[in-house]
Amino acid sequence: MALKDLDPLLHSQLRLGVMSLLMSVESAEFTYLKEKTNSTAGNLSVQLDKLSEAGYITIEKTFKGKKPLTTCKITKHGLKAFEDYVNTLKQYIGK
Amino acid sequence: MALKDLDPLLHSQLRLGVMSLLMSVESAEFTYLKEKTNSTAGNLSVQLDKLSEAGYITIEKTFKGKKPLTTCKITKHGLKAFEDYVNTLKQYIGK
DNA sequence: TAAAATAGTTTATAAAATAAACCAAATTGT
DNA sequence: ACAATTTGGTTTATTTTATAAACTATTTTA
Repeated sequence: MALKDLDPLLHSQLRLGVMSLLMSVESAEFTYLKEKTNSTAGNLSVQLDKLSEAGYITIEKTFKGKKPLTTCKITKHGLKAFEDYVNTLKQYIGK
Repeated sequence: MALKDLDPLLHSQLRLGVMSLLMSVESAEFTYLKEKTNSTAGNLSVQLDKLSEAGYITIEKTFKGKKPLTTCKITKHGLKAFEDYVNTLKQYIGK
């Protein structure tokens, strides 16, 4: 039996990191995700859009005073995808 | 504390698959790896070279009769890298 | 003996990640 | 007061990576 494919949307360090962080919080701000993932704003922006387009997260853009505030949450679909990814990954890393 | 970086050489479905397979056998033939990873010969050839250049595996090219026979083994260094990768990954996937 | 299969390698292309350049508003320094 | 820097991003360009396509050499099969 051959190895199963890993969801390519999740098999990316930055996107996986974002999803991982969103798993354990109600919601997270752009700046928080940027710090925790050690990413550049540009890269993070692009990857968040991809996760959003896949329906794995929702992105809400508001303002804190007059500064933009971007808030992200994982969706039910995203949660399922994350869990499936982790299960598939176990085939690769054992246990 | 930010998320740690994942070894980019291992964070690739095909290369991770190869390493995973090599973890559990003494050695493996090109054709076996090709089947188990569901990859094309071209892609596999390229990725094996990368693993070899990093010192994660050794590649021995001999002949079975007059057909080429490529045999791969994981190295000590590769084993260590794999284990480190798995440990880092736990930061991402929990547990 | 021509056609197809095996076991690959090399090279070209597509897709992805990353970085660089940019924008608008707010804050800091002089 | 006003230039310079910082904050919070987006958009676009570049680099890197993965994948696919084309090719080579030998061998087997029809």
